[in-house]
Amino acid sequence: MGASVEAMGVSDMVMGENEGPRRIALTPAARRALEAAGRLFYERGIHAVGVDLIAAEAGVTKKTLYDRFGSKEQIVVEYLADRDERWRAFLAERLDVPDRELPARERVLAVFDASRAWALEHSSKGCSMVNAHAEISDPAHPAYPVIAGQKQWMLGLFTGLGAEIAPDRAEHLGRTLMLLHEGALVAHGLGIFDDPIGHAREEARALVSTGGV
Amino acid sequence: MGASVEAMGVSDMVMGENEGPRRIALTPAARRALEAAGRLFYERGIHAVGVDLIAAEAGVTKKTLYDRFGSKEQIVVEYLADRDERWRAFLAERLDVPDRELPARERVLAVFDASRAWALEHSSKGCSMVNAHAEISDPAHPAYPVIAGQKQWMLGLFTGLGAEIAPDRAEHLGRTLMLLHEGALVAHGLGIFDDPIGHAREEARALVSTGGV
DNA sequence: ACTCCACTATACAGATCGGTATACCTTGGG
DNA sequence: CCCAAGGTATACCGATCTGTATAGTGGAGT
Repeated sequence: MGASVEAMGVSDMVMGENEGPRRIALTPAARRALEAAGRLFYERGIHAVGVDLIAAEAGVTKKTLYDRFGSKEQIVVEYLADRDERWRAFLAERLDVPDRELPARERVLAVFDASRAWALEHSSKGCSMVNAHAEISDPAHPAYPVIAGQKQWMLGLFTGLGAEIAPDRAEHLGRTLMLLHEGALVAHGLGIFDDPIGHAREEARALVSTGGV
Repeated sequence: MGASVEAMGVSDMVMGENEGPRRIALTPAARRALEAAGRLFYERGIHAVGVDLIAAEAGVTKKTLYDRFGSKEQIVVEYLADRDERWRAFLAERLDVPDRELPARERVLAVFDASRAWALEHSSKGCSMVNAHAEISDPAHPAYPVIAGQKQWMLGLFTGLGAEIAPDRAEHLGRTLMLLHEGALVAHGLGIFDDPIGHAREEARALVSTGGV
């Protein structure tokens, strides 16, 4: 594992990954509801947001909400799966540059650059997966695989890049990059200091230029 | 800042820091309530736990809860302040070794060792401050300074240690250690891979042995 | 003896929670 | 022409939410 990722573009990995949940047809009203739910869940927390509020903000009746999604739990799942999907697409745009294969070292930096850009416009309160995990206690919750899957995917991404940089230490390097990245997201969300993702990027640069030793 | 921390023992810094909230006299019933609230808040999330449940778990009436704490909001504040206090004491025991001044490099490692030990017995779901932050949207919430204060204190600790190791790069080194540490706590909470805090410790060791360059 | 104080027990208020039911409107494709 | 699908509007359900009110108990200090 990890090595299998090696030569793939990110967009290849986006496909076929979400075998789990997310089968709901997004009618216009459902799309509006999901947009509102996503915004509210992320900014106020999942338990703090009721379905009445989601319906009101989306300009949709509760009936429609339940016709489309069936339950609040499912709205949560769709929210996380949708956000994950958007993030992966956002990242793919910046990693799979057309007509030019970026070397692995630059792709590592590109991940951090993408995170910084994403954080600035979509993610001022930190990682939605981490935040959702804080509110979900039951491991049997259908959102669990989405959360765990996202983190495993990111770890696989870093490990795959690590394999191109220092094959004998791919796993070690991948994990270190993962820690720096997660730490930077948290630090950004809590405003611990200025531009933590940029700081992590520079540490990552030092790591990959020495081969992760 | 950062340099002022230099020669202090951690226990010195614990004192006089919490000027903010936390003035409540902990009667026996209040102590039981706080213990139950802490356990429930951490494991299930703040909004998912009602005051009735706290009262029931503590073997205390709701009347007593409100006589002691005044509001659920205040229980949350006490929960976080109490946990922060316990963590700092836990850390101080491992940093301020009697009859022997640990060199800064070893104290950095001791922080990660303490975090690993703490995580194993008290913190399987990640950092309570990060998790609480995920549920609190309003920056005017009285728990905000507790959360921000804890992170700033940890950053100050790392920066102070960094100043002893590489005075000209104290801030940079402190921030890098902070990112590794936060990342490790998140990774531990989400179970991304095995023993992330141990991994972060080894990365920290490499960092402080090269002087953080 | 008297009085605080911490506490129990119970009931209730008003709001909001997730979720359901009924009835009606509109639109596009067989 | 019809009818299914997506939608609105509104009312309702039981449960739970934070918070309050009333009444009473037992012990420690003066």
